[in-house]
Amino acid sequence: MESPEQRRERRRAEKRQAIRLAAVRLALDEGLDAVTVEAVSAVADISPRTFFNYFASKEEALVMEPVWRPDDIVGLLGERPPDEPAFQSLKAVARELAVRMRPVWDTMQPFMELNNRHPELAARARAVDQTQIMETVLGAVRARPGVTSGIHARMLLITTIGAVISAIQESAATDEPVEELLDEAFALIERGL
Amino acid sequence: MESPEQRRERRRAEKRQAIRLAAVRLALDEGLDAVTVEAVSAVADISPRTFFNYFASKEEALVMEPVWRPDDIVGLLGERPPDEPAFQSLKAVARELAVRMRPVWDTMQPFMELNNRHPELAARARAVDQTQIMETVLGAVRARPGVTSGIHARMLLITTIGAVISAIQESAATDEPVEELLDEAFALIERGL
DNA sequence: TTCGTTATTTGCACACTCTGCAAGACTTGC
DNA sequence: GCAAGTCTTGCAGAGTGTGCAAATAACGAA
Repeated sequence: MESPEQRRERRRAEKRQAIRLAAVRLALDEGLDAVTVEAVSAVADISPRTFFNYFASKEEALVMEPVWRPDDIVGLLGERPPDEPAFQSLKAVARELAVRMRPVWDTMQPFMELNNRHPELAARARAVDQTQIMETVLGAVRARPGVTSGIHARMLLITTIGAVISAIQESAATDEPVEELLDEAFALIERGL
Repeated sequence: MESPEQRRERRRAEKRQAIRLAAVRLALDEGLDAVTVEAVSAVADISPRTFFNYFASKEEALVMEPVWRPDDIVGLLGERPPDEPAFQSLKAVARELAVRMRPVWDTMQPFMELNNRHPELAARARAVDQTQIMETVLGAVRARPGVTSGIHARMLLITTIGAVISAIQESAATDEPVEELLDEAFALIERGL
């Protein structure tokens, strides 16, 4: 069974997604300039005020819900064997993230398309995620065995994030499967690029 | 001698910098909430309308002028020997960027401080740069010898950018010199992290 | 079904960002 | 000191985002 809170939360998430889709469809059909809160609200059949009950900003509705949160990464990292070298752990975590992405890959399609047409959009959204990940996960990486310095931790993390992002983008550009590209990316790192 | 256009341009840059400093000082002294265009304009002794003749957005005044542009990087890359392996070229370019940063390092101080207090700020600004660099430079990297695939080019570039950013941030956190940290970062990459 | 509780939606007022336009002030070179 | 261009400014207007309180809708219990 579903508890009352769960149901409310699910409905909320559904509505959020519905508004998102309305916003993205509008952007793809009529151009980014046509995307005003008023217009999106009209399509989604809600009042403009309600829009802001679901999104803190207009842009937030134009990028996909992040598939993973900084806490997820810290969690996954914590589940790795304590004596595993940092690089191996991060590789495993990255692969797990890619796996989690698989079921939602299809729904990402319109967002990818929008992303291609307006690179500046997703840039901002991803950027915040990126710094948040940095801030949150850096400490956890530092604590891993084999991490010799601050710059080492930073490079490990930024390279891992880079691998994931590169794999996603390259996959969007060439239709190769993400997971293969991710493996390829890590292989390249291991042999010093 | 200075040509008329050069002088106008220099003055414009100076005024831009003056407004920037007013904005950052305000942010550091009174908090980010106190930074409205009106307030900044008052401190900088210009009209609010004039503010927008110098900056396209409020945030633009709160982050430092980018030290390098995508075109610079493409240019530097083009100056490398044609048969040099891609990784070596990028390393050299990164080092050159670090050198160029040296003279302005001091002026970056207040921005760094603001950056520490409000990570979300610089995130957005840097993000746009980052994607722009990606978009612009990726083709040039692909054309380098030894670049075997799209994902290879992407990883080379993102890792280089990552090295530069990591070095800057670590330097801000520990006061170690940027250039040494940058060398260390590249050394780490070369031995597969 | 009806009622009372609780969550959600909405309207309204307001502060703020940013743009186009046209008028005014200021610089320059001659 | 004038003519040409440049820079600054005010103003009007569209759009984003927030707090508050009233109206609506949803839900469980009697």
